[in-house]
Amino acid sequence: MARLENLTERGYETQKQLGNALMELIIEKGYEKVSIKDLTERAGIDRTTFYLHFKDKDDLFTKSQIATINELVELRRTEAGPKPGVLLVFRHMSQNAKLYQAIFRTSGLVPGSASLEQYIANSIMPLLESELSRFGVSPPLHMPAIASYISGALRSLARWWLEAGMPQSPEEISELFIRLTTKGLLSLVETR
Amino acid sequence: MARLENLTERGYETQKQLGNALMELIIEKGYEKVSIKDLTERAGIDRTTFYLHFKDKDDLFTKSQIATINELVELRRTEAGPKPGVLLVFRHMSQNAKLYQAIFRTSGLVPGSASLEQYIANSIMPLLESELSRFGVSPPLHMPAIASYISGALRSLARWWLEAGMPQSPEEISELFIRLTTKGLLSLVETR
DNA sequence: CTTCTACTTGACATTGCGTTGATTTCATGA
DNA sequence: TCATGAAATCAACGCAATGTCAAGTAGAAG
Repeated sequence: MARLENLTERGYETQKQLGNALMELIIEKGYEKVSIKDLTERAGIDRTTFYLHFKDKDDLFTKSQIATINELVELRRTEAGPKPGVLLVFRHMSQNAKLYQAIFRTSGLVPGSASLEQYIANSIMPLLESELSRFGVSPPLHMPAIASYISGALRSLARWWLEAGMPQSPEEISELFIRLTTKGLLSLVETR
Repeated sequence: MARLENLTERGYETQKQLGNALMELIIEKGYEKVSIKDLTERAGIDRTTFYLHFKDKDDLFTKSQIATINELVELRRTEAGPKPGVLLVFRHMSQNAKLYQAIFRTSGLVPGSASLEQYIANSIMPLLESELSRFGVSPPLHMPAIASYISGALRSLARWWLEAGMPQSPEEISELFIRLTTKGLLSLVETR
């Protein structure tokens, strides 16, 4: 988890431990079954200390997601170039597998939080438009429908990939994704 | 909600009311924020009565999902034919919008429950194989990855469609889905 | 009218939540 | 090295939701 605020090293450490504990427990028993008590016991930290840092469970989870998004945004800003954006996303996922798994398992669960899901969906629309303009075409109708389709597909493919233990490289899986998205299923069967 | 057990008309009625109340409240405030008290007050039923019918909130939700799946399975069994399976799914969603919305918002939230998500994902694999064999091709590599991709796309598109108030007909939206899935994005821009 | 099922009422122990005030640990820089 | 302030602990509190139970009531079917 990326740094959330300006804190001493000690304070930062406990926040990190709480974040890690939450992700582990989400994977083990599901978001809503995780109590603050579970969380702080796992992290080896007093329950009251939790409330010094976070308002509640949602708060911790939301902030963890935001920290992750910021990391990803930064990555895409600095490593911009000919590489497709999707590849960077899969790379980042492979490096933060536990966290992304926890996020995927909870889906749009935490209400009103700026979720990673949301971020991906929002990122796809302009990205889609710019890609399409390279083909000299204006965006098709049903744009939001298509953006939903694609972001859902990405989320689900990524989730499968992580939970299966990443049997393909980030390059291979993003290549598969791009292919399915642009040319569809038929492109796969034709080439065999 | 379809009938769950053999009950008198009266008993069935309260189960239906509890199911409806849960779906409404999920949409309003999110699954985990719904208390049994909320639920029974909304349904106009005493809190203890809830426990006569269901073990807990997860139990009610799971049984509602199973009932829905059974309905859908039955629909596909009886209305089999030249119609694509996806169209039947979208039709059923349009007729049970509130319930499907509630399900989509909770995603894989309720652990260990036979979820609709799971059902869709599982249904897609054999369906995919049979469709592909009509083209005379054997299933491609990465089959589970592709099944994840497609079921995630379907889920996300359907969710968007329901929450946007179903601006397209079931026919149109399933046509869009099939097109994106088989031929990809490029097929859309080429034809304009 | 009786009988069975479904529902209500009121009460209870238990658990987790979120907060408070007093105290202790710990790093650090004067 | 020791004083200072930030971070963590400890004990205790009221509150709300959970799940359960025993006793009593309403309603439908024979």
